[in-house]
Amino acid sequence: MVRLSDVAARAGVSLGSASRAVNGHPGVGAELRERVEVAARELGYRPNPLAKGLRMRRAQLVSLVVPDITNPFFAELAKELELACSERGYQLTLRNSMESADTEREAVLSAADHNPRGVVVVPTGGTVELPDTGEVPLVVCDRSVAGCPAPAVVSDNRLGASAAVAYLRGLGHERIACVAGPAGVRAADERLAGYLAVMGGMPGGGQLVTRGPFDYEFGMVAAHRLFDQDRPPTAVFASSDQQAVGVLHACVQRGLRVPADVSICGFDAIALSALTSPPLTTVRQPVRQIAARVTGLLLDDEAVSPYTTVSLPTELVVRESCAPPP
Amino acid sequence: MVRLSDVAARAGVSLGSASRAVNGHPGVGAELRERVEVAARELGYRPNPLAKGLRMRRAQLVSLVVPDITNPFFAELAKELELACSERGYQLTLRNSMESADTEREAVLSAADHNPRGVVVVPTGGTVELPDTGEVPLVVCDRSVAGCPAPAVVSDNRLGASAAVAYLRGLGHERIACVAGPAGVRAADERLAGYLAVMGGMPGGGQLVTRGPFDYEFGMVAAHRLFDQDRPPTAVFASSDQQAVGVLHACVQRGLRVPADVSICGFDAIALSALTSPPLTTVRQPVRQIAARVTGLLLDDEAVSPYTTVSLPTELVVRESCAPPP
DNA sequence: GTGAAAGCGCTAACAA
DNA sequence: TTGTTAGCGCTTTCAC
Repeated sequence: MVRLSDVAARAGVSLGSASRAVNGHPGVGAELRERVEVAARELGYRPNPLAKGLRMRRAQLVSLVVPDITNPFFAELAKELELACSERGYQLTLRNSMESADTEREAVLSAADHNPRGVVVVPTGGTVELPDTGEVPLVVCDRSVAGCPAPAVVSDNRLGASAAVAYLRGLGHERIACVAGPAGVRAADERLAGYLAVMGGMPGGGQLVTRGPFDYEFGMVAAHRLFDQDRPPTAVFASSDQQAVGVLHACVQRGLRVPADVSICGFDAIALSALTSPPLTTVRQPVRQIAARVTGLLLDDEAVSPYTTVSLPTELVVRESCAPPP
Repeated sequence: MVRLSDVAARAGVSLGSASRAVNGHPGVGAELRERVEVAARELGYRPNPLAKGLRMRRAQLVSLVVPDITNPFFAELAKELELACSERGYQLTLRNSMESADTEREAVLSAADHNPRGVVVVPTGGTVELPDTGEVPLVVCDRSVAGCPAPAVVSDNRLGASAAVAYLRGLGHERIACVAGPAGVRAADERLAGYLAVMGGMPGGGQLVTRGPFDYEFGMVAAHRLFDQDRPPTAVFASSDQQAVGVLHACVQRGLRVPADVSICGFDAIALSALTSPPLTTVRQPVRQIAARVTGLLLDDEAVSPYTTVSLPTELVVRESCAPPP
């Protein structure tokens, strides 16, 4: 292993000058800088991030805490975030909270111990408060937490949901059901609000709205419940693609054709949504922009006042799962 | 921030003793240990991993480099690995090589700069050699690399494939096609070998074997090619679940019923495989065991000689996508 | 513009 | 068993 002092010795300069040179500090003689750069290259010098981090009280790290990396949407987020970080020379650390607020707390805290440049957390449903990380900045992502001072970067869930439901109405649907996410999860509440805004309140006396987990299972259960009613819906807006896939399967089980008998719309635009038959109409979350915004906040020191929520626009992805009502 | 010296001062002992006490070293007086523990608790002491890592020349980190975390199988692997690491107080860092051997190289090297306890890499298809990481141990995972000294932990791909194909034969199928993975990727070669072993060589004069990427697209393309033949197969064994889903969709497009007309079997047992209609029969990779083995190698210093490949047993998951031939 | 020296928080060798 | 001390590799004052 070659240390900066080796580089300095070879270039015939002091350690301090070598440090200033390799880090591109201003006020370094051109000739000295050149000599140091050559020496560093010849020796194959690689800076030691641990030493640097210790000295600067800040590591070349960004930490991500998600409920479950196995969830395709979080995987997508992790990928974009990792990309944005490594472009700038930062490593991403990953932790799963497994939807447990306690695990999340512990994860955030131990991530902060490493003095990362920031910790990004996608809160669990049960998160009421994020721990104090002292000097380490916290950014909440995807789902915001009420009363949390950390800035949040999220999709415009409300508008996205409205756009989807408006599209369904434009197709001629009137009985549009909503398979909503769990109460308490901000993103779920907002998507439901977007749905309600377009429907003008609870349609069918609230019979058309069900709430539960964002997963496949619940989508299936909810769909069966919905279709068992006297006046079943002709379209279903689901708050996640996973739920939408569940709804789709429930339809297959009941012999309902999609989109001839029932239209289905999801949310997230995960890869899977294009691979179902028929492919799902869905609302794309601007994952790359979210990642860009987060790294902007953390690595470029973009100023944001506490309690700020940055809301990014979604995009309706129209595919074959929707058609006019029968 | 409270340093170990603060704890030492409060406990009225020297810094060295405090260090030994909090780290549970032998040869520390019970009373002293107690005093230090109390002081640490009262002060809310949290060790600084950066300082520790610098001094010990080894950080509390494990690095993972995968082709793409968005691939459900790698997400699963990352999750299990992260779980196993955090249980022992290690952080997991994540990097995507995007199936580029160059990016992978750079990723492994910069991961190694942080002096992690080890770097785990799932090689890209184009990887011919892994970079030298000096003191930092390397473990290859899921796909092994020929001629690479780093120990590998993989599934028994060959046996898994054989079991699946044997199951298909047991059902009565004779024309069983194979949608294989890309040549050069060890796991793909092995699964193909497993298929060939049961089929007793190339069936149909090799007309029933196609090779290509592990993805959905190729599964679809390959299936169409297969079914366009004079004597189409009655069953398809795909080397990945993503390919199998593609095959399934091709069948839907052609009006072939699964499993009445065609049986399909995948590989990996990703969550999606249970969510298709019909659900896919597939071969489960022992992801948790793989993760356990890897952490064993890295964190528990389990001895392995170079060029060793640890092969773990798979499990056939029988679901509705297979039935006797028409 | 450059060099010398201190010190980030910790562990481990050595002394007592 | 405990204390003292050096030093991990780096950045950053402070002199010059």
